[in-house]
Amino acid sequence: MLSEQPITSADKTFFRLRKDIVEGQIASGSKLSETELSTKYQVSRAVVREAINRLETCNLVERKANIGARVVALSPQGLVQLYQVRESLEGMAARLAANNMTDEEVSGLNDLLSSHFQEVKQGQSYYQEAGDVDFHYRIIMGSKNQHLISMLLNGIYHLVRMYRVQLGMAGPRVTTAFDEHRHIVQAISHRDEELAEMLMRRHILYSKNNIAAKLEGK
Amino acid sequence: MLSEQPITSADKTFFRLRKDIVEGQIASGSKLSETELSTKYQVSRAVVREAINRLETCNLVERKANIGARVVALSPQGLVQLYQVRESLEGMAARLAANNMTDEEVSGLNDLLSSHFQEVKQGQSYYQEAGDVDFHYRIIMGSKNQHLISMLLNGIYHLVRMYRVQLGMAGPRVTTAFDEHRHIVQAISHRDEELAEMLMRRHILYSKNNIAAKLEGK
DNA sequence: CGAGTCTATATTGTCGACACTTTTCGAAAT
DNA sequence: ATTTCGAAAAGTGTCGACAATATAGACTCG
Repeated sequence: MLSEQPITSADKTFFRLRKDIVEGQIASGSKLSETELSTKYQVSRAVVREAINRLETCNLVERKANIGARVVALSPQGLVQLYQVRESLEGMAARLAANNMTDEEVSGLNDLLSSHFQEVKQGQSYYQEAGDVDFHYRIIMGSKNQHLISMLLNGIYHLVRMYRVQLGMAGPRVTTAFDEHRHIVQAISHRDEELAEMLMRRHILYSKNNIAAKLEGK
Repeated sequence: MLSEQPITSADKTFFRLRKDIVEGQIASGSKLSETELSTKYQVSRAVVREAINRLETCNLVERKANIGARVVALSPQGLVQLYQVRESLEGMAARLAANNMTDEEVSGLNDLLSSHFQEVKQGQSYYQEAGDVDFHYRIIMGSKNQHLISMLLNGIYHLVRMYRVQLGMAGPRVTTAFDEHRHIVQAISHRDEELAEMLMRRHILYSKNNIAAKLEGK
């Protein structure tokens, strides 16, 4: 679906590393040793370096010259800042999507919603994460703004996932989130830009509060 | 001021390439040959590759596996999309800056404005570009949001400069832009978030219209 | 005993060579 | 003359080795 097909060895290494970081197999804040990773993954250091460069573009690691790369540290204030920009950008995406999505894309979004409804009704809440990502993904793509798409998908989305996964956000908030999704799609169907933006911003704000509450409770 | 001090050879190559691209010495749309650049700049291909990777992060070049990198092509619709996100992000930056800048930073901003006024009064409009960049830079930094700062400074600012430079935006619109700057600073001084955001968005919208007009006339 | 310095070690930065892919160009067949 | 195939050329991807820098530890001096 996201059509991220690995071609080169650096691609594969990048995807493996990204997965390990997002899912916490490589601890946040830990150092990424080029030599260590090259022996672990059986590739040259040049490949690992390329992969780390791309991880830096994703904001998943931070590199310093002559010192090395570290996985980003997760923090409450980092979460707040991340969701501040996410709210603004995805709100904008919803507004643009209300304008720029084709009728076919809108009806496809409605179909997606229906299938989610079936799954939720049958209690398959474990599908929620992938479905949620897909929902947001389609609206982001629907904005048809290349810079916005790049910033969200390359720049912050994997970091958002990292927060969600590592704070154990698997499954809750299914039903209310579903209703929020439904209203957003309605607004887009009616080509109501302002409402679509407002509902999306609110949706993401709720999501942030939900995560922040978990983060407090820890 | 921007404290971009080159450390490694890759840094220097990156800065040189970025300058050449932004200022048009390397034509937009042209191919970047690794071997060619490595002989031209007297560095190894690994260094050039690293530099090109960073240029890709800046959205100044596009890379494809096994094919190579090309300088981005400038287009009217690209400009529109770029300024759409810029308006949203810098509007947000102004809003956050109204909240998060210290009193010292605000007074520093006022000082900057005064010195611009002196220069404008003396007809030194050629300083406008650097001054404009500095003005926006301070407000972006004043947001204190690391993701927002990174997206604007690493993600789109050099591309904005590329459009401006290559379309010959050196100097016009000085006096009106100065007034717009002044009003934005007033709003920030009064800690009026909403007004600051609105004025900044409008300021950038005007700027876009100005550039688009030049682009039409060509 | 602590602070500072110097050496040894480990890690990152850079390089040139080789492997693989893409493109180019010419020859052959229709 | 046009199309197709294949070999040569050019370019990117990957590798291991060396150079430069940072870190850790021992040693000296106060």
